[in-house]
Amino acid sequence: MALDETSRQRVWQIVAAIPAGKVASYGQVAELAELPRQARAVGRMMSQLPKGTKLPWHRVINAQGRISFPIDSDGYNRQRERLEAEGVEFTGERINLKIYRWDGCIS
DNA sequence: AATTTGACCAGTA
DNA sequence: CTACTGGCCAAAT
Repeated sequence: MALDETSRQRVWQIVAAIPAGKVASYGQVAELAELPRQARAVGRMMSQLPKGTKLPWHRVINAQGRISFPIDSDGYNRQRERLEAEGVEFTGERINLKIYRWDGCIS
């Protein structure tokens, strides 16, 4: 069974709830959306988002604290710029998850 | 139709 | 730090 409509809506809702200046991993989003071990499905959804989406897709990164695009690629630069504009700092290629990881609490 | 790829991840060595 | 394993599964080859 793959992702039904309600599952996708939950994913979108989770991503939309990530506050500016914080990040969440694909796996974390999947888990919060009650889709354990479906990290890839979340990544797939991000890749399929419409161009002008209002979803803060840039706040979703991989579990290593890195952007899941090849360094210096178009997508990498776009995502990194948005994150830094929100105050997320990089140490080299990495984000310190101890500081910037979203705790996952929904207000 | 079969195989590989991909905005992934955690465990182990 | 790298390398490999198994989980995951739709989409692209």
